[in-house]
Amino acid sequence: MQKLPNNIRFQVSGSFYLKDPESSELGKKILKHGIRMIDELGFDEFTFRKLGMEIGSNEASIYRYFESKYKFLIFLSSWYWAWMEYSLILALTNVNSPEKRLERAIALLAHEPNDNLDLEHFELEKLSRIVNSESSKSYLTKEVDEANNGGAFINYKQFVSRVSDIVKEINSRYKYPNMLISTVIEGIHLQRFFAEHLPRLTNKQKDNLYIQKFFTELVFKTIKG
Amino acid sequence: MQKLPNNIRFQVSGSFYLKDPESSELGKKILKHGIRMIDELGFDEFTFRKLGMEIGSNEASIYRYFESKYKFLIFLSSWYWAWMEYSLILALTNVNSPEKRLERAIALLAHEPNDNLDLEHFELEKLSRIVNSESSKSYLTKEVDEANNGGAFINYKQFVSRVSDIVKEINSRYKYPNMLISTVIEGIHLQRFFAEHLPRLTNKQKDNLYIQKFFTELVFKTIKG
DNA sequence: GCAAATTTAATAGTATTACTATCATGTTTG
DNA sequence: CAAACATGATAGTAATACTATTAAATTTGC
Repeated sequence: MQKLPNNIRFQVSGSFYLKDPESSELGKKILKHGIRMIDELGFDEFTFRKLGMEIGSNEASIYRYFESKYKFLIFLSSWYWAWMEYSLILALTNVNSPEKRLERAIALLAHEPNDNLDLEHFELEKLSRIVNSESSKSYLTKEVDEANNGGAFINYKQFVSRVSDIVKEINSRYKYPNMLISTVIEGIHLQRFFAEHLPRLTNKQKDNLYIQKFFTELVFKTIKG
Repeated sequence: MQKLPNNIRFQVSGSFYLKDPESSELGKKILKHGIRMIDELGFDEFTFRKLGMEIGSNEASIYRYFESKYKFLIFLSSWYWAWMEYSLILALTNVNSPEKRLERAIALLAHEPNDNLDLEHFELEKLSRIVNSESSKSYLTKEVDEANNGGAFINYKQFVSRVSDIVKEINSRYKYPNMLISTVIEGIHLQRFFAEHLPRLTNKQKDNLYIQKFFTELVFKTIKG
């Protein structure tokens, strides 16, 4: 297990909590078990009441940390994208060729993280599954605009923008870098989901890097002159 | 207004209704006003009770047509994809070159239908907005597999498969036709949504065909040798 | 043209959800 | 050691996603 340098804290956008959950034991339990339970039950079946029961606390106490379960989900995805941005920066350090950088960025997105990093209450593997399959619920509501104004998608946008910049470096005349990258990110999530549940919509290969290969090829062919 | 030949009925997969809503006045009202209300309120805020009030009927009566509001949504999306398949067949009639066929298929997907077709209780413009922004809720639940076994996605899969076949015609060695097309379909929906709510994730152009152009270019570059 | 069958409406009820409010107890801290 | 704060326990509200029951209206089959 690698340890994170413990002075690192992500700049998570907005304030989607009432009280910083990392500031107390109860808060940390909410994060850890909340992530696990959303992963197991799905977001719809997940409730603060059930979470309270599981951590030997109660509903009302959890509401002191998060105003609603939607804000909890937004908080988790923002944290995830802040983490991904950090990982991206690490993955690209000392890589000079923009092609290689773009390749690595796509690889980072396409890989499910394995939990060999000690992040305590944030279990990355589960969290990434949640963001994969549940987080579009945080923007597919009529309240997107409100959430967006509150900063819900800043970390996500920052990530997209960072990768789009690499695209521009490779081909400054390409007109749709943001669209390409947001399509790739959501496409990766969707293809993973399809692979598991609706395989006829995919072209699964033995080689389990096929999603990464598919999108890498797509991106490079698309942006080449 | 064009009239549909009135002997046409789509083969809608599965049986996501208890009683055929096209067989009665009440059923037709449920379809028409249900579509409108989901479009206006969003699926989460939409309830059978509200629908009942609006059409001067009541909750219990609606439950005789649809077991739940999720099945109602699945029914609507299946109908939509059956309709899209029909439209696709029309759009491709007498077009011989596979390149032109693929181009037209993408154009069909990228265009919001204008309601100049007399489909009575199915208002296409609203329905397409629903499928665009709400229908992933029909697969982003833990019950996907069950829904899938019940045939929920047959019409969608058929559509994907039809378009993938064109890709194969153009380049039979291309390994990921289904992935490419399912990525494009969901990508179009997402980019439309982003254009409206999170424009920084897109590259909106004055020209309002930019989504179509972006995906057309992406597809053709990707599948070319 | 009328009885039987079916469809709908009206009402009520259940379990659960997503919260809010209140109050008492325990813990931290200045 | 008191004041401030965090938690727990309990209760309550309005709404949701249904189900059950009964009665009225409409359709249909003969």
